[in-house]
Amino acid sequence: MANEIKPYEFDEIERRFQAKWRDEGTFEVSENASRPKFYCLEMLPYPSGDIHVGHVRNYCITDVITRFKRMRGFNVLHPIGWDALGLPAENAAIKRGTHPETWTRHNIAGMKAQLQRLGFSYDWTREVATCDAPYYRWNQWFFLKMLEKGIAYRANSPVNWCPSCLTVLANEQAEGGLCWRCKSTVVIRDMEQWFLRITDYQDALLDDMAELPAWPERVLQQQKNWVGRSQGAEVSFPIEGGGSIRVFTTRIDTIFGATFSVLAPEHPLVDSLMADTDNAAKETLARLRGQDRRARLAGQVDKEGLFTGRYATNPFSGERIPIWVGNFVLMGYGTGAIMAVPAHDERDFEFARKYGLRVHAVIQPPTGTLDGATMTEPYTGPGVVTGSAGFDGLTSEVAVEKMIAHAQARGFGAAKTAYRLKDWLISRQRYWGTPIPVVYCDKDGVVGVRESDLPVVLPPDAPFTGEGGNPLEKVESFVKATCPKCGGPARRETDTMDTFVDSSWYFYRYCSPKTGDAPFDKAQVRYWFPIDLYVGGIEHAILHLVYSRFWTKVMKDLGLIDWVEPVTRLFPQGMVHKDGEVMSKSKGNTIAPDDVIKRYGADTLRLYILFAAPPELSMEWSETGIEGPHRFLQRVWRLVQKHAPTTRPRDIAVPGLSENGAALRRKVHQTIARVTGDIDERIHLNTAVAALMELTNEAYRLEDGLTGPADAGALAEALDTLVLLLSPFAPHACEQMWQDLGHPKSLVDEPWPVADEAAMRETSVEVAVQVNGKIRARVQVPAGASEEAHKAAALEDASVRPHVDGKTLVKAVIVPGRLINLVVK
RNA sequence: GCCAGAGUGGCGGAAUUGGCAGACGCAGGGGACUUAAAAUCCCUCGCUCCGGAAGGAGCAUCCGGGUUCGAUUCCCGGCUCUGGCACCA
Repeated sequence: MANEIKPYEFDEIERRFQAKWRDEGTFEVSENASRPKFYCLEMLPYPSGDIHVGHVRNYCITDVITRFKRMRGFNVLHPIGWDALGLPAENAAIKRGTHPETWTRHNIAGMKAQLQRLGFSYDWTREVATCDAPYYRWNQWFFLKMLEKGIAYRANSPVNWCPSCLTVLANEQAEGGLCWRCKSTVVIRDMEQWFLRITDYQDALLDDMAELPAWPERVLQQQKNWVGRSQGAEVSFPIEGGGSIRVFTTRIDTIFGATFSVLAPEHPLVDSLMADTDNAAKETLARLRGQDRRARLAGQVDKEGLFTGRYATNPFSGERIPIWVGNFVLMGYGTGAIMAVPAHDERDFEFARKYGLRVHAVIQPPTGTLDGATMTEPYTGPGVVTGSAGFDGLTSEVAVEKMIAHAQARGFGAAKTAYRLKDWLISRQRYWGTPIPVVYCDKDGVVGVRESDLPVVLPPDAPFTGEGGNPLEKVESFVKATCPKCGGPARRETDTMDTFVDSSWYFYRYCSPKTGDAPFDKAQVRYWFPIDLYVGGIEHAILHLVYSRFWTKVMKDLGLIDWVEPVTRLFPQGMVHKDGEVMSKSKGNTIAPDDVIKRYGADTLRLYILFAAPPELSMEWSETGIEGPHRFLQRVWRLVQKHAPTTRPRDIAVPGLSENGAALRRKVHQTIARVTGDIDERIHLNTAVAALMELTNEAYRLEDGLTGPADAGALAEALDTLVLLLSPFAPHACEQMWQDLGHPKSLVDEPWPVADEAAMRETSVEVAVQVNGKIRARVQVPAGASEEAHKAAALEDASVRPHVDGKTLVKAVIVPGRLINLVVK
C-alpha cells in the first residue's frame, strides 16, 4: 500500500495548474455589485531583468490574502504592472547599444514568466507598463491640467544635480546629499526647472492623516517630519539707514534676548548691506557662498560668519544689534534670516562664543538662575520670562501668544507657519521618461501642447552615446515644433518627467486599463476604490507614498474623484537579508527564485518565505530553513494520498465519534479559527503556517486510532479542511490534492471553511495550579467547571498539598480553564 | 541630538485582553527501517543543581527598580541594536 503512493512531482503539478489558470482566465475579474469588493495592491516592480526574493516576499503576502479573500466571497482585484520608465534602461542602452525600449520589453517578458512560475493570482488582462504611450499620455494630460491650474510651474532655483545620472533630482530623492539611485554625491546648481506645487497641499498631507488610522505610525511620523510644519512668528527688524530684516522664529518668547541678527550668505540684502565693506570682508563672503551647500545643509561645516558693519533695532527691546552673515543660516528655510538668541539656542550660542557676541538670558529655567556672561551652555527649554519689559513673569507658552499679539498690533510681526517641504522637482534631463508636453515659442513663451495632440511620443531614433546631455535634444524632428497658439515655429521641451509621476496614479489605471478617452473610467474606479490593502517596501515612505497622496488630492480638485486618500490600509513588509545584510545586487548576495523553484517548487518557496518570519519584520534567508516547509508539504501530500481513496464518500455528520475522532475534529476547527484570524486581521502568515503544521502533526498522531464511520467522516473533514486552509499558501499542490480527494471544482471557487464553535470546545482542560505565584501542578477539570470545582481540584492535588498544608489560604485567584493561584500564608 | 521600532534557547521565531514562557520550524543528540545510504518514522533537546531512576528543587524573556495574587506583556530609569530625521531658527 505505502509504495503505491504517488510521488509529489511539484514541477509537473505547478506547470499544469499555472497553464489551467491562464487558459481559463481564472483570476480575471470585473465589477460585480452583488459581492463585496477587495482591492489589494502591491508596489509595481521596475523591470530590471530579474525578480528577486524581495519582490517574491511582497507578492507572496498579497497572493495569500487575495486568494483567501476570494474564498471568503469577495470580488478581488489583484493587478500587476511595470514601472517601466527610468534610468537603468537608458544606461543599458549606452552600454550595450540596445534601445531602452527593447531592453525594457525584454526584461518585462522575462520577469512576467518568473511571476507566472510562482503562481500568483493576477488578472493579467489589466497589466500596465508605464512606458506604453497610451499610459504616459495621461501623465502628460495631468501635467497640462496642473499647468492650467498653476500647480505645474517653471522656476529658477538651486537644485540637486547628480553628476553620474546627469540629471536633476527632487529634494527627497537626494536624501543626505546622495542620489537615491546611484548614491553619488549630488551638487547644487542654479537651474530653471519644472516643479509641481506640492506645497499647496502640505496642510492637507498632514491633516488628512486623520483618515489613515490603518497606516503604521512610523510611516505617518516620517511623513510628518518630512513636511516639517512648525508654528512660529515672523518679525521685522528695522535696519539703521533704511529697510528691514524679516526673521522667522518659533521662540518669540526669547526675543528680548536677541543680541544680533544673522543672514544667510545668499540673502538678497547682503550685497547692499556690505556695499561699503573692505575687500577682505567681501572675500570672506565669497568664500562662505562658495562652501558646499549640501555640506552646509547637513551641518558638516564649522560655523563661520562675518560682521556686515551694519546694525538693526530689536523691535521689542529697542536695542541696537549688529547684523552678521553666517554660513549656518540657510536661505531655503523660513526667511533666510534669523534673530540670534545665544542664551537659548545651541547654534546661536556657539556662534556668539566664537565671535565674542553678547549673551543675554531672558528665560529662567525651573531650577537655578541664568547669567548670560557666565553660562557655558544655552538653556533651550521653556521657562519663565525675565528682563523682557511688560512680559516678565509669564511662562514661555503665554509669552509667545502675547508677544505675537503685541507685534501684530504694532505692525512689525505676525503669526506664521514654516514648512520643510519643498515643491516637487519633476523635470529630468534624460530620454527614457514621459516627455513634458510644452513648447517654447518666441512670441507666446511657454505653451502647453493641445490635448488633442497628446501623446507627445518619445522618438525611437534618438542617439544613445552617453555624451553631452539628453539624447532628445539631438532629434531634430522632435525638437522642431509648432506653437499651438500662434502657429509659428517653436522649440519642444526636451526634459522628461520624474518616473515617480508614473507611479503616483497607476493604481487608478488598473481599474480600466484600456480606457482611451480619459486616464480611467470613473464608474469603474468608483467601484474598486479605495485600495483596501497596499503592501510594499517601507523605503518609499516619503517618496512614492507622499507623491501618491498628493496626486489623489489634485485629482479630487480636478473633479475626477471624490475622496482625498487612495489607500485605506498600508502594510510595509520587511526586507530579506542574507548573512545579516540586506539582499541586493550590489552586495552580490542575491538568491534567484528560479533556482529555488527548480529544487523545491514554487509552493515550497512561497511557504518558506512566509513561514520564516512575520511579514512586517525583516527575514533572514537560510539554505537549511527551507527544508522544513518542504518536508511539511510532503507530509501533507502523503497523508492525503494515503487516505484519499478511503475518505470517499464522506459523511461528516455521523454521530458517535471516538475520543480520537473528537480530538481530531476539535483540532480542525481550532485551526480554522486560528488561520482565519491570522490572515484576515493580523497578517501574521507565519503563525498561520505553524497552525497548519500543528494540524498535520495531530492528524498523523491520531490516524491509526480512528475507528468507525464517524471517525472516517472526521478524517475526511480534516483532510478537506487542511487542503482548503493551505491552498492560499501552496495553491498548486492543493489544487492537485483537492482533485485527489474527489472534488470536481477548482479550489479557488470553494468557500473558505467556517469554524464550528461547538466542535472546537474541549471536554476537559488542563489548568495550571500556582501557589503564591509559582507553578506547582497541573490538574484536569471538566470544561466549564465552576470556580469552586477548580479550587477543589487544586486543593486535592498531591503535589499541591505540601505547599498548602499547615498554612492559611488567604485568597484563591481563579481564571476558569487556564489557571488557579492559591495565595497562602 | 531628536523621533520610531526592536531586544525571548545554538538559530528563525511563538505566546491574540496581565494568566502554564519557548508553539511551529531549523540545527544538534539518540534510536528504528536498510547490505549501505538517501528518504521516512519514533524519542530527546533553555540553563544549573539533587537523585541509580521515577522524580524533584532553583534560575531564566537585555539590565535595575515599581505596580500586581500573578509581568515577555503595564509604569519609571538605564544599556544595546535597527530604521528615519538632523545647523529647519
